[in-house]
Amino acid sequence: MLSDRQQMILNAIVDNYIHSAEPVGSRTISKREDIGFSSATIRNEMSDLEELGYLEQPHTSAGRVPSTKGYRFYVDNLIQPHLLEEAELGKLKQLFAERILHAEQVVEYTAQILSQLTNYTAIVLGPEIFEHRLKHIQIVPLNASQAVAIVVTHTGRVENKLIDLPEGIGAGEIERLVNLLNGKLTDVPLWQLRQRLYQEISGEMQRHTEQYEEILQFLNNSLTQEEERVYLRGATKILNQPEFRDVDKVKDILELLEQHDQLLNVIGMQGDGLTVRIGQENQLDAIKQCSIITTSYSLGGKPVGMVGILGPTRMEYGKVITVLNHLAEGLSRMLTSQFEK
Amino acid sequence: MLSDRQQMILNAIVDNYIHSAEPVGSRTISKREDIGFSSATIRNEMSDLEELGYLEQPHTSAGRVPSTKGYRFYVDNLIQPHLLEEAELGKLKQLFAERILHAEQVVEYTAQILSQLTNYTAIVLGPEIFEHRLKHIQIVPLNASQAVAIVVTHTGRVENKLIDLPEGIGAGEIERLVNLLNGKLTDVPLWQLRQRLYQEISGEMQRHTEQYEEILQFLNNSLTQEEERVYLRGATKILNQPEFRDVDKVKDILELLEQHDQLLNVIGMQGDGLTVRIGQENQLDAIKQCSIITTSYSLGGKPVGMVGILGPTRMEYGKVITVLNHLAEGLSRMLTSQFEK
DNA sequence: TTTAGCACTCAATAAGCATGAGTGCTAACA
DNA sequence: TGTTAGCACTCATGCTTATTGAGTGCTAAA
Repeated sequence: MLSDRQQMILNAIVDNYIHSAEPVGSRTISKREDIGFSSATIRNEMSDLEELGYLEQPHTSAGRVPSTKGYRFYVDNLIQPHLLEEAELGKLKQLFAERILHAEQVVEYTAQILSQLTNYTAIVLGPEIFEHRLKHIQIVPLNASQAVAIVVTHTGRVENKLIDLPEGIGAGEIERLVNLLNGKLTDVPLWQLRQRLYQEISGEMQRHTEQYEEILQFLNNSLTQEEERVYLRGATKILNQPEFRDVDKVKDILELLEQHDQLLNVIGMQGDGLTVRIGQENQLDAIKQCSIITTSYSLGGKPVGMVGILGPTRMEYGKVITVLNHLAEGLSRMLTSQFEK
Repeated sequence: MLSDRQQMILNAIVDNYIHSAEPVGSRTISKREDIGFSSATIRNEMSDLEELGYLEQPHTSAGRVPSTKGYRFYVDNLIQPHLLEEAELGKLKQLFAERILHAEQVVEYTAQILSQLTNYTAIVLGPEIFEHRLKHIQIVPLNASQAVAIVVTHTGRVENKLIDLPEGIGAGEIERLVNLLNGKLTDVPLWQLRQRLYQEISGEMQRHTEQYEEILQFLNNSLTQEEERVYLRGATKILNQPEFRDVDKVKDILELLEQHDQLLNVIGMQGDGLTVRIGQENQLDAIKQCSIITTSYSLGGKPVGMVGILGPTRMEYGKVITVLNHLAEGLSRMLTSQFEK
């Protein structure tokens, strides 16, 4: 629907605006090497593009700024593949060269690198591994009344909780219970656990039901409720953006980012592949001036987490998308090789 | 050295400025009920106080603002005991009524409450419990080449790390090693661990030295190197302060707060009791416009961690000090009752 | 010693004006 | 018919100037 020339001009405007943060005028565009038209011609085209909703004018005598629709067209049709520099590629390689790290830790570093490479805020989620299987249960008494219950999954995740011991329970009894649980529940996949717990073990536990209720509940919780872990890095990068030099504009954003439980809503597990949400397209009011780009990473082909970038609508979409793809791919490869062998 | 009247006036000025954030003039002070002098008299006194370095004037025709020295005098001599409201006390009580929480978790909630009650940024450190004793070691193999090593201390702290297994090692061998370690090292206090590790066990390990080196190193690390945990809450509260409505002013502060490893320098384990560092007294440039109030909490009389508040120099010192004292006391009581029985 | 009175200072606000980047439109040109 | 030169017009920005008012310092009288 847009002529080639219109696309070319739109592309030039978005490009320019992304780097200058200033409304761009017709003369600026006509001076570009790849454009062979006078400013007057550009003006006409710009006028048309504005009428079509791809551009906006802050005020009559200012240049044009891309609208949400304009960015959307740019992202969907005009974006050109971005090549990373040597140094950038190096950092990525280095990250995935690390062995001997929990999946969680790799993900944490990923957030760090992501923010460093893009200069935007990185939000990384996961990994939420659905096929968690129980590997080991341990209860370590600390004193007469307290103990730590520990659960290890086959992915190497460790959860622990302080629990109150029933009065007068002996080390032997605890050991018996632990052995029982380990014997019956090892390698049981998560989704069967609740069922198994009550089915197979309730008999043996008839005597103690009341006492061990809490332990069982923890077991159930720590394996059932996937505690999603969100890593946030570079939240303050937004302060470098000229359009956010006003405290009131950033306050809502930073407050949102500060609430970790809200972050899930921000990068929300939407599509599995690459998703770009631009400005007004975002649900949350606080970030209607921002764009969010996310993609998922996977384990054995199954998406288990997300990496995302939050920046101004005037974002370097091309670069961010490239970096995200690299990272998601690297993460997936790493996770898969770690757990699927 | 300051006359009673001077102190009274200084007190009134600081009080007023803390609540208004505007330079305070002589008339404002003379109108206060507790002051029975005309504005002219106040002016003379203010002039003297400025000469003595307790007050500053943003410009000739503005009111006065307390200097760092002025705040210092206020904090050291003039501050009046602050009474907390019912609702505030309730929140504190509720926090410490929780049982069945790791020390770490209580500390985390403490940061939350602290920030909520004061409307400033809360930084909480610790608890760094020096008398860590080893309670249990566990190695859970995940597959042929990887395992999770878990260490539980007598305080209920759980550390874990993914480790590579030497090729061809069997479950039996691992179990033997774990039993050996548990047998020899349980209840060994931290500070003896390194020594014992090499002294008592090196013999048994002669055969495997190379293979188990990594495991031992982790053991050593996770118990020796006290990983200090810092909890930060309400970092964005600073954005509510009128003197920080400028992005450039807050940027350095927020960036500092974002680096968790820097936070130690911010609230740094200085004195054990209540410490107030006002404006220029701070080492870090980024927070020379801020004040930091910290106090320590203890376990059995021995300081093990810190609670702190970061806010503008124009801070409600009285209230913050009261809240901090309450929290430190509550934390200490809780920790002590939890571990010293 | 205190205070009323007054001249003085200076940030903040508003108003007026020039500047210039940018537009839209029209008419001429290829 | 598409392109462009030219020109009038708009409007944010920045500068200058005047006005206001909160606040001071100083002096002289109580």
